[in-house]
This record gives sequence, C-alpha cells and structure tokens, in this order.
Amino acid sequence: MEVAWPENLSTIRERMIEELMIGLELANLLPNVVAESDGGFGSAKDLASKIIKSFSNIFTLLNIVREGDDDQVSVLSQIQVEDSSPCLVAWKSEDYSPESCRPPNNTPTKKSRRGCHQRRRSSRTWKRDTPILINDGQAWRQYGQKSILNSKFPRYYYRCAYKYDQGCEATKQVQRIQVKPPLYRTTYFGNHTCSDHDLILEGTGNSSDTSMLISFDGSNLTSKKDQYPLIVSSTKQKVNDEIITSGLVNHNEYSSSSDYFVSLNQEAIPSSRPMCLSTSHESDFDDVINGLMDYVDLNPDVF
DNA sequence: GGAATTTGACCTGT
DNA sequence: ACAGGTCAAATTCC
Repeated sequence: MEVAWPENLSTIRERMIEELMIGLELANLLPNVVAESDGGFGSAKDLASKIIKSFSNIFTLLNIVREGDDDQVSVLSQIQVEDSSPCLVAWKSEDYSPESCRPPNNTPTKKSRRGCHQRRRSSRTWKRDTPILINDGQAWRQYGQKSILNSKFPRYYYRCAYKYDQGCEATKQVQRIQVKPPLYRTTYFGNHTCSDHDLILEGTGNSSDTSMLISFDGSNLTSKKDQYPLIVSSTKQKVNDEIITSGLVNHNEYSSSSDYFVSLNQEAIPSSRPMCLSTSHESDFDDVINGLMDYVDLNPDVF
C-alpha cells in the first residue's frame, strides 16, 4: 500500500533526500580519504563528522514529522510522551532539537545491597513506541531481563554504559508489545549525565575491504560494542538487534536477526530484506537514491 | 583474558 | 503473595 506524503511534508522530504544524498556522497569519499590519510585519520575524522551531522539532520527532520495537530502527519512511529516531557515542551516552543529530548535530570536511588532498591515510581519517564528498534545514540548495557505477566515477550533492562565510570543513572526498558505489525516500547528513566564521546574512525586495514566503522568513542569505552550510535558499514561487525544504525532499518518482522549496513562493500550487503544502501564504486549512485525513495514510499510506516 | 550478556536470586512496592 | 526491578555469578563472545 502506497501512502502519499502530505503536501506540507514535501519540503521536509526534500531536505531529507538532500541530506541523505550529501551523507552518502561523503561516505563514498571515505575510502579514498582514509587511503590518503597516511594512517592518520584527521581528515577522515572531519569527513565522518560531516556525514554524521548530515544523518543527524535527517533524524531531526524525521522526529519533527510527527503525529498530531497542526496538519502534521506521522511518518515516524507513534511517539508517546508525557505532556511535561522536555521533548514535547521543546517541540511546542519551537525549540526542538535532539538535545531537547533528553530526559529530565533525576536519578534513581542508590542501592547498598543486591536487589535492595526503591522502585522508580516517581521518576519521570517517557515512552516511545516504534515498529523497529532504534539506536538512540547512547551506550547501554543490558543488566536484566524479565518475563512480564500477561505479556508474550520479555522486558529487557538497560543502564547507561557509563554508570560506574561517570555515575550516569539513565536507564531504559525495552519490550516488544506487538507481533504484527511489530511494535517495541522503549521506556526511558532518568537523565544521561555522562559526557559525550569523541568521534573516532576505525578501519580494517585491509585494502580490499572498503567498509568503515564510524563510531563514537571514548577512551573509556571497553569494546567495539560500545561504539555506536552511527555505524557506516562493518562487514564483520555484529550489530545488536536493538540497534538501528544510520537510521536504516531491518524491517523483517519475522526474523530476529538484524543487520544494518550502509555498505561501501558489495559483499557486505546481506541478502535478506533489510534495506541497504550500496555505495560501491560499481554501483550507480542514482540507483541508491532511487532505491531509498522506493523504500520510503513502500514503507512509510517505518518512518 | 576481558568485556558483554544471560539468568537466577534477592529485594521492594502494591 | 506476587510482580517488577536490580544485582551479580555464570556463561558466552570476541
């Protein structure tokens, strides 16, 4: 079923396309830049920063296209927020930005013994229902999983990866709430107080492998699994089911496996349904964009 | 071997 | 008493 975009979204759509094209063009330059960088990733870093900024702009545009009044129509999933959520407040004040959607600064109580804790009844929370599992750009560590009464699916508990390093108390819960169409509910608790992480680039060092991993690092990161939010292809990188990288989605509702690539390497493209953007040197760039637009048209619910 | 994930135990709130 | 949230030992992964 094809769903036409409302006219008042055409501008935003055009901006998204423009940003995607810029991002993809820049990504296409990465292999050469890295090859010429003589081991130092300085220029590649700049390039990657631009790519990330471009994709971030897309996500911002996607976020502001939301369900509601003022002839806005949802092309994102249903986003449920409390009236007092900073995201909604920012939106209403036309001061929207991804930063403004950060949770309020309150923290759960500390525990002194195993399992000894207070529930976060009074903690401000907000929920996001999405047909896919999204990468929100934060580093999370799963610390629990529970079967929930009257729910077919377990609930997964995540805390900030920097809880112990930086005392960040942000947590979230993820639970699948619907099979078909797939729907996941993510509930956020508390605010991230950890600092941002510098961008790094990581190459395979193999000249035949043009894929690159773009990641946020930190020197205090402990493994590659910490290194998201944005991964632009990694032929060997195992991507957690939860993570949607680069905003590209695996929408195979019958499969639990998920691979998300913006590939610079033809071999890296999985054969299953997930949308992939190939920017291999042999491919026609226009085909990539056309493929993207087809995907958007055929899967409006994804956005 | 170190880090991440899994899973049973423990604790709190209702 | 029970459901939900967290801890931490065990297990798995890289």
